[in-house]
Amino acid sequence: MRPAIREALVCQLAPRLLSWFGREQRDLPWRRTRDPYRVWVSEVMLQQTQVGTVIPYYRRFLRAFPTARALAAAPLDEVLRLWAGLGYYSRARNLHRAAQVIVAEHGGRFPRALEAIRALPGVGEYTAGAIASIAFGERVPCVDGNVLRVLARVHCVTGDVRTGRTRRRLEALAWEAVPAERPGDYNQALMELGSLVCRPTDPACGECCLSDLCEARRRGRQRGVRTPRKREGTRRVRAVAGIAWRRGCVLIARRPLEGVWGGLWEFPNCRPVEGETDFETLTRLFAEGFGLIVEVGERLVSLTHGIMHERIELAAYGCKVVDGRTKASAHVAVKWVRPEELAEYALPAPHRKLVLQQLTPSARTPARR
DNA sequence: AAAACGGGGCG
DNA sequence: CGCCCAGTTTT
Repeated sequence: MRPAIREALVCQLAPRLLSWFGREQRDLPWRRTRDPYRVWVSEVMLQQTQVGTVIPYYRRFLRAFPTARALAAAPLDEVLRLWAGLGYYSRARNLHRAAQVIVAEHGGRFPRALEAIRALPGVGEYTAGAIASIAFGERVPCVDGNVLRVLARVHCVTGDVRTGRTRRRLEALAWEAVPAERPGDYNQALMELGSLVCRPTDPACGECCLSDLCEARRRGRQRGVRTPRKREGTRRVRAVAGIAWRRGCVLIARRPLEGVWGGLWEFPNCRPVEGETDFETLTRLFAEGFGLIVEVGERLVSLTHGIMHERIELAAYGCKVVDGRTKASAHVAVKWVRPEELAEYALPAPHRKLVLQQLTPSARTPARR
């Protein structure tokens, strides 16, 4: 494309997008505020998580922690509890740490400078741009997957958007196009268009406010901008969990802060060793990991949970404790709690499913043998 | 059941 | 810069 033509195109983007956004934007809780703290919380929650899932979490989180100071003062356990089920728990840990940085280094006021925002734990280039433009009206872009796709199509950039050259080119185009007026609305419009209209597959060009400007569409190359990543297939793995009962309480254990599901609570579980029965696995797990002799009862439920390249098939069994003193080894804490208290603990999604299916009042208590 | 998706952190 | 993390959604 000739520079003059590209410049004309770039100038058209903002008015088109702003007008479309004014008509079509969804009414979302975080669009009713410019409080940088709230914008930040919403942006972090929205990383890798859908709008519909985020809304109730956002409301609860802000009710519990209305300011950065409140968040900084809360125990991490409480923060994780309100995050439980959203996944990607390092986001919650970073949010908590960053709130403490805001209190310690910025007097509790959210920093305004892009560099200072960018320096907060868990805030990368994208999130910093989103906060700076939406909350502070700075003329900076925020480049997420949606934005990359829309810009790649509009300018018909067909290279792999994840490689350095193409990525830098698209970022340069993103910088150029941000308007001085309402940069935050413009950025949100671009992302909203990417998620609602200029979708990865089957883009709805017929209802796109940019379709007559879109170079990919002009050339019939809308699909050409996608460059799927090669990835090895997911493998299936089994895991067994034991819901151990003692005097009306069940045993949960807290994982170390580092690693997968850091700081979260879970039912004792592990992957069976080759050739071992579930019965043997659980007997060994409780003896070695928790100092308990248990009688393994009936299988309660099995469910699947995907993480990384693995599809975990989790089978849960009820267990009755017959002897032993509870201790932790791989965990940082263990606790016996009444089933109705489980809601007060941060459990990862698959263990929450176990609670819902087995331990809520409507579910039966496990048979004992 | 498999594949696609994607911000941030880190080496 | 490129890989890894920890999931959900789409096909």
